[in-house]
This record gives sequence, structure tokens and C-alpha cells, in this order.
Amino acid sequence: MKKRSSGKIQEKLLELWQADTQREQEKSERILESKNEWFDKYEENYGNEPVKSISPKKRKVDKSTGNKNNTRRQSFPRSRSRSRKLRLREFFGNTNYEDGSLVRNKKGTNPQPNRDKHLEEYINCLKQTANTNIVDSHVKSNLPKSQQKTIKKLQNDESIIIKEADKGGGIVIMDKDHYKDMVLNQLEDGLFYQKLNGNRDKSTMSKIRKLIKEYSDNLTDKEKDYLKNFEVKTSNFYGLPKIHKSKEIQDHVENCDSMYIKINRPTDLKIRPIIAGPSCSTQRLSNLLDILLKPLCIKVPSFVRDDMDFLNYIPDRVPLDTILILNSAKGFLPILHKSEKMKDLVDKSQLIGSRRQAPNLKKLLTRAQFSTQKVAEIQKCGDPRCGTCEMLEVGQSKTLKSGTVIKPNKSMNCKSENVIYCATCPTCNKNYIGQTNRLIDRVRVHKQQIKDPSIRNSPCSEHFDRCGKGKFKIYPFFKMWTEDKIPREAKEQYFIELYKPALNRK
DNA sequence: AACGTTTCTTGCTAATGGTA
DNA sequence: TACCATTAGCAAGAAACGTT
Repeated sequence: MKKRSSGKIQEKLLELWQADTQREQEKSERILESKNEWFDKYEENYGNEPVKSISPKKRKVDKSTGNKNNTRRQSFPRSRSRSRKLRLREFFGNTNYEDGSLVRNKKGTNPQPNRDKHLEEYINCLKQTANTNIVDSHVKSNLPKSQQKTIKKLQNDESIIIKEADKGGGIVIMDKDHYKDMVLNQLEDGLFYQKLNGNRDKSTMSKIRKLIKEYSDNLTDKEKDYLKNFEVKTSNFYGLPKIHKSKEIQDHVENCDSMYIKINRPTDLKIRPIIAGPSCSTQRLSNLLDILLKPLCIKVPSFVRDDMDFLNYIPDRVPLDTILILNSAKGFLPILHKSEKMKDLVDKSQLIGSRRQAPNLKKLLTRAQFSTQKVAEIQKCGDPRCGTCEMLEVGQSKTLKSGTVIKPNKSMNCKSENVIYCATCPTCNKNYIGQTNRLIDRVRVHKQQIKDPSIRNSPCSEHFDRCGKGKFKIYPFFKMWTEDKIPREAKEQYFIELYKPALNRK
């Protein structure tokens, strides 16, 4: 650019850009000003006691005891603990660990109020606004009563057990006895599990105490106290179903298009054992270790904080045969180009891409539904909020008005990207062929243009409104192999000429 | 487990970008 | 100019994440 235009275009662009940012700044200044104005007038608009003037809700009286149902039980203690926290911070500041302890037990100090005038003012203000009588911790449920009842029923059902899936974020409902069998099965494996005669928490704690004694010189009294003196709770053993590893479930998923699947006790379902508890015997020790090890992580030679940190590691000169291995090189190149020295050094053609990060299991699972061996099929995504599901035509093929049968080249759903789609009028079955990057975005705009004639820019919108009574169906049938727009448009053109849909422009 | 905070996703609208 | 696709910006809600 510099060579050809002696920098004039660049200057012009800079000018435009500056004007643009200037406008943005003025805009935000105006907004800030109006906000301040509103805030200045707050008191005269609403007065000093805006909230209190609203009469508090009458509380129900419990007939059996005559006690008032205290629905605001939480408010007072919560606000008091907050005040305590604030006062503690003021009292101790950042000098909490004056003896150099990394961890310590809570002391339960309750600093007296009125040490700091401003802090007390702030606390009072907080109490007045957030803790007025009208604060009611009872939040109305947004579910209908019937659904609330059903959820409660499920929660209290003794015959089933509900667990999250080990991977993929699904929810699994199992028969309790089946779950129990699976857990016991796991525990019976003598290779990994051994039956104990009693609770080992005490012996673990005594081991920890012994360890502390051994390293007594390296720990402060508070640290020792933290590690030793706390209420130990035995960890829980439970299992999460590995539905992603079960062949039976996978097969079932492939032959099913609903949001949930029901399957009869799969024999190959394993569980992933978890032993966890918020205050197990070794929890405090682990916490201390974590604090100790964290700062050491950055001393590991391979530790890289972020991309800019990486740039700092790049040497000025490297031997000619140096190989640079990048993970996801496409996204990384612009970052490398931030560095002057790397800009010259890195040539795209010399890059060797490393293995991509493995997709997570949720992704794998979703894809498993549309395995390549199967006939490609269009399915709804099933997201209850998805606005495309209702318009989407599903199935392994679609017949156009002309009688031609089209079959999708890949399995797709509402979330599919880089596709050629066919929109159909539900009344007269006339077709329209278009291409889009994101199908749901395109559908949204189609819908909007049908709704609002003033922003229409396509005759098909008008047709769908008039003939289709505001509705249309959509069927993606060709998934591009690339995100590139140009081949996609070419493909679209090809299909338009091939099928000659009635609603495309002439 | 409960809670608070941050990030992501979606719907909606108005407008811009691009091409025959 | 007609036509078609994409995007910015906002609000709301959900999910993910982190802390206690």
C-alpha cells in the first residue's frame, strides 16, 4: 500500500478511523452524562425512603404453632456476616499472616464496630438498602405448579437415582438397584479395592500428625493448627455413568431423534468412581500443597502464561533448521506477526501443524448420532429455545415441487453451518434455494422479513407471507467442505440452475 | 451444596456489505 | 437498483466456572 499510494490511502484511513473513535467517545460521554443526571435527581424523584414506604407483605401465621413463618431468615445473618467481613478487612488489612503462615484456622474474631467512621457509614447504608423489611427471600418459581410437583416427586422418588453423566453434561436417570449393582460391582474388583474393617479417617489423621511432627521446624503454629484441628468428614463414594462408553446406549442414540432416550438397563454401562468430600482428612493438606506448588509452576521451563508471554521467550536468532510446531496455527499466526522478528521468520509454508486438541466428549457424542456409515439425515437440534426447529424439515430426503428428490450429502441440523438450503412454501410447495454461513441466522432474517414488509428485499419473503401465510419450511441439503464463501455461492448457483426453483429471482 | 460471577447463546432489530 | 447475505448491538437466560 505504501509503495503504490505514497501512504495517502493509509492517511485517509487513519483519519476515518479517528473520526469514528471520536464519535464513539462522544457517544459514551453523553450516556455517562445522562446517567449522572439521573442519579443526581434520584433523591428528588424518589425521596429518602423509597423502599420502606412500600408496605411489607403480611406474613402467614402457622396455625399449629402460632409462629410467624419467617421467610426472611437469611437476610439478617447474611448482612451481618458481610459487615463482619468488611470490618475484619479494615482491622487486619493485608497483614493477616503476620507470622508468615500460608494457611490458618479461622479465629472467629468479631471486631467492634465504630473503629472507622467511613466504614460504619458504608455498612449502615448497606443495611438500610439491602436489608429493608421488604426484602423477601421467597422467590416465586417461574414453573407451573404441576411441573414443580413433578420435580419434587422425582427428587423424592426412592426407586430411582439421578446422576450427571461422566462426560457430555447429560442427565442420567437410573433404577436405584441397578445403580447399586454397578457400584458394588466396581467395589468388588479386588485389584483396586480392598475391604476395610473400620473407618480409616482417624489413622489417616494420626499419620498426618506424625508427618507434621517430623517437619515441625518448617511449619508455623497456625499452619499446624490448620492441618490438624478441623472437623473431619468421611468422603463419599459414588459413581457417574459413563454413557459415552456404552455401545448399547450409543446405538440407541443413533436410532433416536428425541431429546432424551430410554433404554433398558444396558449391560455394558460402567460407572466412573468418585471419592470426594468437602472436608476429608487430607483436604487441608492438599490445600497447603496447592498453595506451595502454585508459584513453582511458573518455574517449569515449559510454562507459558499466555501468547504475549510466549513472544518473550522467542530468541533473537535461531538455527536455520529450527522447527516450530504450532497447535492451531491458523489462529496463532496473527499473534506471531505482532512480533517484528517473528514476522520475517515465520513463513506459512514452513509451519508444521501439530495435533489438534482433542474434541471433548460432548462433541464426540453429538457427532456419534450422525455417524458417517448411516444415511445422511436432517434432524432438529432439539434446543427448546431454537427458533429454527419448528421450520426445519427433517428426514433423509425431500421432494421438490418439480418432483425431483434431493438427498442431503451430510447429516445436518439447525446448528449446521456453510450449507445450501431449500426453503419451501407450505401452501403451494414452491421452492427457493439459498446458501448461508449459519442456518439459524438466515432463518431468523427470513422470518423477520416476512413479518416486516418494509425491510423485505427478496420476492420469496413476499410469497411466504402471502401464499404461505407467514410460514415456510427449510431443508438444508448440501454441507460445504469449506467455510469459504466463494465455492459456496458457486455451489448454490449450480443447484439453482439444476433445480430451477420457482422463487429464486429470474 | 449453595452461592456469586463470568461467559456463552439466542432472539430481535436495524443496518451494512456485496454482486449481477 | 434489485436482490441476497451478514453483522453489530442489545437484552435475557442458561451454562460454566470459582469460592466458601
